[in-house]
This record gives sequence, structure tokens and C-alpha cells, in this order.
Amino acid sequence: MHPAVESAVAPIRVVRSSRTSSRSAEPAPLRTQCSTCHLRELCLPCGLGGPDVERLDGLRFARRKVKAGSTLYRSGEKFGFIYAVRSGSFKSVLALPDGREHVTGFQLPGELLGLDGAANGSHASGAAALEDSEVCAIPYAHLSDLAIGSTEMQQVLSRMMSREIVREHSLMMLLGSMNAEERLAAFLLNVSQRMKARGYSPREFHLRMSRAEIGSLLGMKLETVSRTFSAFQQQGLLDVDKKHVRIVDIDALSRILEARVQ
Amino acid sequence: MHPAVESAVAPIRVVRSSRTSSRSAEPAPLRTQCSTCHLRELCLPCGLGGPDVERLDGLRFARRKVKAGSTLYRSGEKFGFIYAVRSGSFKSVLALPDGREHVTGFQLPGELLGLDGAANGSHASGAAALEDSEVCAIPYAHLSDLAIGSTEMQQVLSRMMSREIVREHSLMMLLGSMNAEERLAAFLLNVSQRMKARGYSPREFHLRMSRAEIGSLLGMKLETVSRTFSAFQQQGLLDVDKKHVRIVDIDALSRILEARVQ
DNA sequence: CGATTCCTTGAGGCATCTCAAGGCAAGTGG
DNA sequence: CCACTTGCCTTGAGATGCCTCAAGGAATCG
Repeated sequence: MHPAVESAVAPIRVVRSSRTSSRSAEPAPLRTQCSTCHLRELCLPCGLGGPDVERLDGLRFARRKVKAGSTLYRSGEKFGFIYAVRSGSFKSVLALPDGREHVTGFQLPGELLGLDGAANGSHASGAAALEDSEVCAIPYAHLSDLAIGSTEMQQVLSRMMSREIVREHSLMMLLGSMNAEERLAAFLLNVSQRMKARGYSPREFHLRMSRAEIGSLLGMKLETVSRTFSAFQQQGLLDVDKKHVRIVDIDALSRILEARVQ
Repeated sequence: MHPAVESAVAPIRVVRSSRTSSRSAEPAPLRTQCSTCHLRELCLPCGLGGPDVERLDGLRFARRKVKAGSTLYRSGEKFGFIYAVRSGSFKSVLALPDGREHVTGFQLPGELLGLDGAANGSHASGAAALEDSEVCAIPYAHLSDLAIGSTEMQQVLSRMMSREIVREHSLMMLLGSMNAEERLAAFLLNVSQRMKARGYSPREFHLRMSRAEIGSLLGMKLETVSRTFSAFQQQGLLDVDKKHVRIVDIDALSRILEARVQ
């Protein structure tokens, strides 16, 4: 990732949608209001009513830019914020004592980072930007305060956490019982779906992460990731050029999973 | 653990604090109060103050017995409760469409079940008792209500969820980058530690789950689990007799992990 | 323009899976 | 009480999918 990653790659830009531009964005200092954010529906898992959003607005979250390759927070760091990706993308990593790391997830705009910190008051994993990115830094204490008065807000908070649990469930599933092709197919379909949810093409996208990072997430070596990409291309499922991926036959890709999961 | 696990194993009983015995426990119908529960410190992750515990007591959670092998809830079922294991033990499983299942965790007394249900209002995984067991059924809505008034209660809730996230992190780590011996060593050390936290011997215990279930959790076939047990025994690390395990050389077992995780 | 990073591909090795057989313990019915 | 079934565990032998090691190419960066 990082500096280099962009390369001659995709022009597909991340976020940046319609209604943002005119107000509150440009001359704004570095604060954000949820009510005017186009990622609102993605960040706040469903049904947060008007009054609650207004209260959220009261907090006016600070934004924070993160350069490609630099970290948003590190493993072991004190937990104070959860972060919502505004633009760009991140990886979550568990650091091993010896300096190696294990990727536990990639985050796209509208997705949350840092939820694991609530367990002990310090982050179990770290997060690093895969490209120049921006986040909303949400003070966890403030969020908790808001939740004290509101069932809804309370539930949103729980739902966010629970979602993370469910997400990891399926990753465990993948790591525990799939072969290389199934893993990569699952990964690609997952990315595809998330891109779609963000209004991008589900059939064509740029992976901001390296083969090694994909491998780390999926529990395989980078060579195997590369070979599996090649295999998919040969089978006519994908069109791959480095980090640019076009899904040619999404049904066949799905069938790879169904074959195993039946 | 409890009833059965004890067997020839550890006599060290769990918590059992001072003020418990005399009141409210015996003739109780099938309701429980947290304040008098010896698993309190395990269920409620740290620091829930007096007033909050009192409010919890007001809920008087229903108990529920679950026969060995029967399910507490199934994947897809409507989410209404979270459960705290009182006695016995459980497995959490993700059901695959074809009927097979993947174990995502084992729960001991004082541990919680069902947290994944908050994401969508229905359980992503199911839970089944590994032996005759008993749980507290905690209505999620009531818990949320309590949390509305209390920062502390609110945080306990979040902490419980976050813990689950952290727990799954390490399982992903295991599944993603360890070999068979490391996986089993990690599993055994984890069980050992949890037994210890419950006042049982960390060196000798009964595994209530089958080789196949351990394998499912750890991402290996039952034969490999069996072979790895045998290997550990030959290396003088364990004394294994079916489900009864005695850890002979816990340091060597730890070193197996450190070798990889360095 | 050399250094660096990342990706691809090949060849061979090994860890784990697959398939198969047998043992042990508990439960069941005659 | 014994024959039989059933479920679970163990162990062996062979197959294989992924890893390891290695080399080369392409793009980026300073």
C-alpha cells in the first residue's frame, strides 16, 4: 500500500458524492455533522431517528486526515475514539510480538474502526491507512453519554459492535473451512458487495491492499493469492491487472462458494 | 464446568463470597439475583458498582436448564436474550446451509452467549449444551433499558461485546497463521487459563467437546487433532486419556506458541 | 537511473487431509 | 450377563494443496 500503491492505478475515486460539496465541507474547519454526511446510512446502522442525529450533530466530530501508510492508532494504545472512515481505506492489524502482523480486516468509507478498544480501554489491534484517507474521530465517552439518554442511540452502539462480531464470525468460518479459491472468492464477493453498497461498481474496483495483506487476512501466502488470482483469470472469472480487478463472471465466482457451502 | 467437570479433577471451588449463603438463594423459584451469584465477577466484566447491581437484581433473571446436546438457540432465531452460563458448558456454532456446522467457540460458566444477535435482531450463530447445563436468560431489552440510565451499565454492555470481538481476533490469528501443534497448544492454554479463572485446576481438566468439535474450532480435521494430542503426550507435555487432559509441562506448551509468535 | 517494492511463475517439499481399519466404552435388548 | 450397536478416538498409508525457495519482470521513487 502506501505511497506507491496508487501508481498508475485506478481513477475510481472513493467517496466524494453529490450533495457534499457546497456546504459545510469546504470552508469548514475540520468538524463534521452527521446530518449532512452522505455516509450517514453506512455509519449509523439503520434507524437512528431525527432527534438522535441532531444530538450527534451537537458533538461535531473532529476530522482527521491520515496519510497513506501511516497509522490511525496502534495496538496497545489507549482507547478514546472510534473512527468512521470518511474517505480512503484502512487495514486493521494485530501486531505480533516479533514485529510481524496479521490483518484482521479492511475498512471502506462508512465503516467503523476501533471498536475492539472498549474491552480493556486499550486497542487490541492497530489501524493503518491504505491510501490517503480521512476519518471522523468520535470520542467514545461522548457517544456513551449520548446513549445514556436514548434507547435508540444505545442500540445503534450495540448493533455496531455486534456487527463486528458477526463479521468476524464469517471470517473465522472462512479461515477454518475453506480452500484457497473459496477464500479469495469470498473475499472478492465481499468487497464487491461493499463497493456496491457505497455506490460503486460491484464488478470493477481497485484493491488498495497488497497481495501479502490479502494473504494475511485470508490465511494464505502472497504467492498463493497471486496464483489464485491467475487461476481465476484463466477460468474466465476475473480480469486482473495488478490491483485492478474486474469481475467477469460473478455467478461462477459465487458458485465456487456454494460448491463448498452447498 | 461445574457438576460434571469436577470428576476426579480440581476440588477448588469457584468464587463463593461471604454474604451469599443465608438469604434469597435457597427457596428461589427459578430466578436469580446477580448480587448473590458466585459468578458475578466473571459475568459482569469488572467494576459494576453497588447501585447498578441492585438494579440488575430488580430484573431477577429467569434461569433455564439445557440438556446435554440440546440447543439454547439456533442460527436465524429471533434475538431476545443474551445468556450467561451458570453451570455446564456450551458450544457456539455457525450453521452451514448444507447442515454441517462450524464451531466458533466454547463457553464456560460465567461466560456469555448470544451477543451476536444484536446486529440484526436475529442470531447469526446457534448454541448447544455440551453437557447438562444451566443459564441465566437475560432479556436484552431490559438490559438496554437499564443502560439508558447508567454510564457504568452502558459500558459494561459495550465491554462485553468488545471482549467478544477481541476474543475472535485471537482466534482469527490462530486460524490464519498457526500450524496444528500451535493451534492445539493455544487452545489448551486458553482453556487452562479459563479454568483457573473459575477456580479449577489449570493443569487438569475434562474437555466436554469431541475431537471433531475441537477440530472445527481450530480449523483442522479430527484425525489431526487426535494425532496432535498423541504427539504432545509423546513429547511429555500432556497426559491424555480421551477427554481427560493433564498438562504435564505447561512451560513447554507455552514455548510452542512463543516459538512462532516469538 | 539505480534502488525498492510488489507481483508473477516455477519446482520441489511437507503438513495436513483423505480414506480406511480397528479399539474401547457405554448403552440396549435378548 | 452377553451379543450387538453406536459413537468416539487412534493410528496408518497415501494423496494433495499450499508453502518455501528462487528468479525475473514491471512500476515507483528518490
